[in-house]
Amino acid sequence: MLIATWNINSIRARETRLLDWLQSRQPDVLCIQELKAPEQEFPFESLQQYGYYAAVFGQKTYNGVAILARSEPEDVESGFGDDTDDVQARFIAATVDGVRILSTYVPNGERVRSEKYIYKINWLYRLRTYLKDHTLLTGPVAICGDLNIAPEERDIANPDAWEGSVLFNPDVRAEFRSLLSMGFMDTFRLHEAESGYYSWWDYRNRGFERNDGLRIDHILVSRELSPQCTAARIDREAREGEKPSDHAPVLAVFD
DNA sequence: ATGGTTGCTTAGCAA
Repeated sequence: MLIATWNINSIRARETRLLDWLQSRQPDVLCIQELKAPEQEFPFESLQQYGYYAAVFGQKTYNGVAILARSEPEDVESGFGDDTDDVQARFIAATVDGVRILSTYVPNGERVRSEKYIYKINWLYRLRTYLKDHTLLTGPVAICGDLNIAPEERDIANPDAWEGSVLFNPDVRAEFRSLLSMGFMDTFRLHEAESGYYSWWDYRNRGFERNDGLRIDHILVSRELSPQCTAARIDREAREGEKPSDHAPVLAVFD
């Protein structure tokens, strides 16, 4: 089973790229983030022609998440359902082939101590609460998505420049570790210990050409799944060429 | 410290 996650930065701007990528990589599951479109504008028909079902939680202009799968997603849940009045579409869950799949778009946070940053930290707390309340600490579970956290120095080309930012600071590192302490494993680090592997490169400083990036997109899996993870990688190739997303897809293979 | 680029939406926000 091949599980992947990709912040595509607009489903409409990236539809052709997405379809081409699905055809070449043939994942069983692809979690996508930043649709930047409501569900009515989601290309269900073309995805169906490529052999994929879709569970979609859309939103006009911002955010938006989905789970694409070759088998039909079951028990779809959009949002945390935690009686906050949150309107941001950043979370969808579904069961595919017996695995509970979570497609998450963690808030960026803008800058530390900003209102958006407080929302980010609180959102991560709500995610952990969701995991506990939905008995996702046991069983096969995969937390996939743009977590907007670089876990360690080796996940950043220039860690000194990023220390203290919303993507890399003691608070968000602790948030990431608390997911690990709940039993989840970072699939990429099960197979690769070296630095130099990133999933996001800022458009603004032409970071990709210099491989000046951060590893902020992740596939975290539960204790039940992690022993079956036989490979993990980042598809840097998908960041190349004309009009790429600023993120690359992250993949994990399971027996 | 600021701004650089991209996408959505059409001047400004978000990343």
